[in-house]
Amino acid sequence: MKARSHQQNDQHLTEQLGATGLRLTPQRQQVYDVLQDKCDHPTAEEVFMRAKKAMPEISHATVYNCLDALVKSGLARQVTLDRGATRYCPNMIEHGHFHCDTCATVFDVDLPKQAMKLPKGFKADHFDIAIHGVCADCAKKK
Amino acid sequence: MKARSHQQNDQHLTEQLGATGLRLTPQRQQVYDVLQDKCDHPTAEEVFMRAKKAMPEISHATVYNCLDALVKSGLARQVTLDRGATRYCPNMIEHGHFHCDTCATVFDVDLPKQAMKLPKGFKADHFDIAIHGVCADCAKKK
DNA sequence: TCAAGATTTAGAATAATTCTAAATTGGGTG
DNA sequence: CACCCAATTTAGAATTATTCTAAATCTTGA
Repeated sequence: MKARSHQQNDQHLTEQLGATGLRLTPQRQQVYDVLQDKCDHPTAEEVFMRAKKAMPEISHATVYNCLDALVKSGLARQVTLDRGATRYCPNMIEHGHFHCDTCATVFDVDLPKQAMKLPKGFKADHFDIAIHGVCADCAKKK
Repeated sequence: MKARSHQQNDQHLTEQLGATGLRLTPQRQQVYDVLQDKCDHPTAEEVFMRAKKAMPEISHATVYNCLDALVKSGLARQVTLDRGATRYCPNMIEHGHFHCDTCATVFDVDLPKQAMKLPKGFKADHFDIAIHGVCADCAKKK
């Protein structure tokens, strides 16, 4: 993944949040940095724990609030794979998620280019594809 | 949807559960009936409340257990659309879910026939497509 | 500088799900 | 048929995930 410089990042964040009527705050920046830092689809709880290392006073509710702000502004995506905690992903390029049932890793995969055929009048805003199966490494080990 | 007679249903349930090493119990039957009865993608809590009408002694944990048994046996699908409760769907024909952000209704929609292109070695077991947007009725009302 | 509104905080509250241990049920076997 | 074993159910406690609340803090524009 091409790294964006911090300054560019700031500007990008400010713009995207601004367009949604939200401000760029140190906490939102921090939460975004956590997502960028390791794109392993962490849960809100995991984001909280990682953010706390750099910003020990950050609270639980703030992390949820920041994640929601990022999602609303199109800076992150919410990924729900199962019963259980929601995960987050800063990769905004159209893609799906492959969940390995053996090692529980989540991989980003290409979407089919072909658009979904919707009933007349329905308007899609965005869609999520979650694929469950076994990843190459786990398949090999069997 | 074509209704299956009760007796056929029983046999179908017994077979499917049996193949997974599970038994058909009155509770599992009841939970399955609830799903068949109204295919509106209820949450586990909603299934619990509906099942209780016919079977007042049924417990919370049993409903979760039954739903898991049905999902494992390929008799129902788990649908996760958002943060919040998981929903269930007895329609096992390949399809995706459209979630109207305005009225919160969940519609079944056709999947693209084209298969997902996965990285080499990955094996898909099943996949879920969740589309978020506005349904025809809600779009009209705006 | 001040007021208004946005944001954050800690912690309580709620919602969703899982766990536990005891009771019950359903087959298969002698 | 009586018994045993394993699967299942039950009630309720426990845990996990998320949201809410009210007070404190920060930011921005007048």
